[in-house]
Amino acid sequence: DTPTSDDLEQFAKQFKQRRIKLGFTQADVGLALGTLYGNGRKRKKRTSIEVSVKGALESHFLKCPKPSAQEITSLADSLQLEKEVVRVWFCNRRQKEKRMTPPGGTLPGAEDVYGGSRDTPPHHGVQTPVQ
DNA sequence: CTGTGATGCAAATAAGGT
DNA sequence: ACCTTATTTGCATCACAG
Repeated sequence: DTPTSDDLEQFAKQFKQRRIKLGFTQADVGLALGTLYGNGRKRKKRTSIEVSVKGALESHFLKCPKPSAQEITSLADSLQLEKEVVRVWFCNRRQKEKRMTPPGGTLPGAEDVYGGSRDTPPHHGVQTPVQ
C-alpha cells in the first residue's frame, strides 16, 4: 500500500482544518516544529582555534597535560576562549597523545622502522596557489 | 578550471565511571 | 563537576573525471 500523492493531499487538507480549528497559524506550527526538532538542542558550532592560540595551548600541554579547573579557567581567560572549549581541547589532546603513543614505546610511525622509502611524504602544505 | 567523492584531522558529543 | 573512551560531525584538502 504505497501512499499516493492523493493520500498526502488528503492529509494536508485534514491537517489544515484541524490547525484552524485549534486557532493556530502556519507560522505557529512552524515554530512548534522548530522548537521540537530543529531546536532539539543543537550542536555547538565548531570553533576554529587560531594557529597561534593552538601553539599556546600546546606549550601549556607540554608543561601540564592535565590542568585543574582553575588553571583551565585562567588559561581560557587569557586566550579569550570559553572555558569549556579549552577543557575539551585538553581532553582531545590527551586522546591524541594516547593514539600516538600507545604501547611499548616504539611505534607511532615516528620511528622509521622500515628502512627505505625516502620519497616525498604526502605533505599537506601549500600547493600551487596558481589560479 | 570546476564540481564531486574520498580521506584526515580535530571539535563536539555520548556514555560510563569516579 | 570532571575524567575517559568511543563516536559523530564540520571542515579543509586531495584526487580525479568532466
